[in-house]
Amino acid sequence: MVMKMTDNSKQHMYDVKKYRTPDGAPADIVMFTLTKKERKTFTKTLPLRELKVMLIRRRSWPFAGKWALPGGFSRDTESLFETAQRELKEETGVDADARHLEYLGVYSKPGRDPRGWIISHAFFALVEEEILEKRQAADDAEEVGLFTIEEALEQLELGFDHRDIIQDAYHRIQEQMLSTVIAKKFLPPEFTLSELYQVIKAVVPDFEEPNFIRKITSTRSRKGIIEEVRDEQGNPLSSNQYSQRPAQLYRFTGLMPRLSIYS
Amino acid sequence: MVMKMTDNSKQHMYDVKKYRTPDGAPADIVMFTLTKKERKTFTKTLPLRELKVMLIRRRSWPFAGKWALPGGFSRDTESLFETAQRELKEETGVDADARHLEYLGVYSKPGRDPRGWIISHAFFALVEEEILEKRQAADDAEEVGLFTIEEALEQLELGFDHRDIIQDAYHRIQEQMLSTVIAKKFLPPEFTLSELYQVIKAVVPDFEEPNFIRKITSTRSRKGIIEEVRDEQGNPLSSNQYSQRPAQLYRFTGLMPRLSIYS
DNA sequence: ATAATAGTGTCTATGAGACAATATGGC
DNA sequence: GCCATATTGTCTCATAGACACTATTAT
Repeated sequence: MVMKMTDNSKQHMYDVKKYRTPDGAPADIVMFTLTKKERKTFTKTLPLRELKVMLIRRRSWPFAGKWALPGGFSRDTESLFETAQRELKEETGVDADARHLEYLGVYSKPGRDPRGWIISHAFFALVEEEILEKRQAADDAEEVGLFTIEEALEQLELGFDHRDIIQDAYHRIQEQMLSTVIAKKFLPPEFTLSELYQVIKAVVPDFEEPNFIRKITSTRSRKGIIEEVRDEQGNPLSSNQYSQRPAQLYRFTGLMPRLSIYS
Repeated sequence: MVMKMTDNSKQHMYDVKKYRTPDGAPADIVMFTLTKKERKTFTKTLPLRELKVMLIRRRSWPFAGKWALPGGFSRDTESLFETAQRELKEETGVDADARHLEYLGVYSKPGRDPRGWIISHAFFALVEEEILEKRQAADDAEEVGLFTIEEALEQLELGFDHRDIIQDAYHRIQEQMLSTVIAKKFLPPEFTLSELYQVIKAVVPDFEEPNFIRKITSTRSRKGIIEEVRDEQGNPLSSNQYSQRPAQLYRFTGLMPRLSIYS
């Protein structure tokens, strides 16, 4: 089939609507947070930390009444990452730059969305607990919930293929927790090693490292990723916020070791 | 706001074409291969191995005459992974299941494709050299090229944002080479440790491990990923295909160590 | 014998892993 | 003085890293 040209530009030969095209490309965001809950004990203790995911109860077709990930459609003036940033800002009121937002993958199984041929792009984000609480309180138009991963995966009725997405996001955040320094995003700039250990365990429950302090402070190959915090005189700084005996404060250095199964 | 329903199905309220929708969602595939080239020496030697990427010279608008990744548009009856599998099969003539095909990411910067709002999904695949050679010889309709990464990134004029995609794919394959057992896909089922080392170095040139044999065979924590090949009597099998002195053959066990920066 | 690669011996310094012991500071 | 958590001591065995040395076999 040859088309007649009405001008010199070859691009007019290209018919963009010859085949069916997708009905939309949304970004859906798995927003993780680490909740802190005080424990009542005789003396100071670390708060309990739990990994939670934020969901919104859908009010309209499809999947009305079911829980689903926050998200929205991409526009032709933005990349999908920008869509996700915009959504994240709309959901939390805070600029996305400040926190971790990472692409997770594409979800495109035919029939996954009853509205049509909709190819969804999943992201995951790490958000401070307080922001989600504020969001939860402020917005009475939408029902917002914070659930543990277990609740979300096993007890809730979720719309679309969002159960798959949450599952994948959970695996990814676990991988990332152990192979990168995203733990940083769950901690204040200066933290104790117990806090770091607790954050890791909250995300990866089966992480066990009895000699954690030893390894991270005295192993040459790993030593580089965190460093002791010191004051101007070079004295080590410590905190007794969560314990009687003050604990040394550390910060991340920015260094990232390269892992390898062969060395 | 409550709307009157004309039938029981709420879905007729939803207008799928209210906003502009994407003009297509193609899958583009970065097909890597490891070429083997005999070296002429006095005695047997390992062939030289080089990582190459397959590109196709475009014949039509846009970017006619420029090199680009093979790919094609997704249909509404398939997931994007299936699109990639189909494309890979069309390009190589071989079923995708046999080899490594992995999602890389989404490329959606506005203006990346002059044909319209086209959101591309990049995959990377590992393909045997012979298949690409066959393809190169058979298809006189299309000009097919195998280039080193350096050539592709620094010398070639590439269409779309395919330079970015190739760059990202290169980083990803390097990561994967060191943190997973994809080396397996570049090797026969049974191989010598020199071959394995050479494959790793071909993909990650700055990988240096002088005591490679030592570490991989006698370190308890790593020992599990490969095992010696033995015959029925339990005698170790070796090969002198590439050397005078026969070398022990190994195979991957299927075991995958979990890497962590904290332990 | 030689070339070219495979694999071992050996030595030292460092790290892992397990526990016991000690330190700190609010109560 | 007690408690809960932080931190160090100590001991053994495994591993890293360097480098010299020996092994194998087609030519």
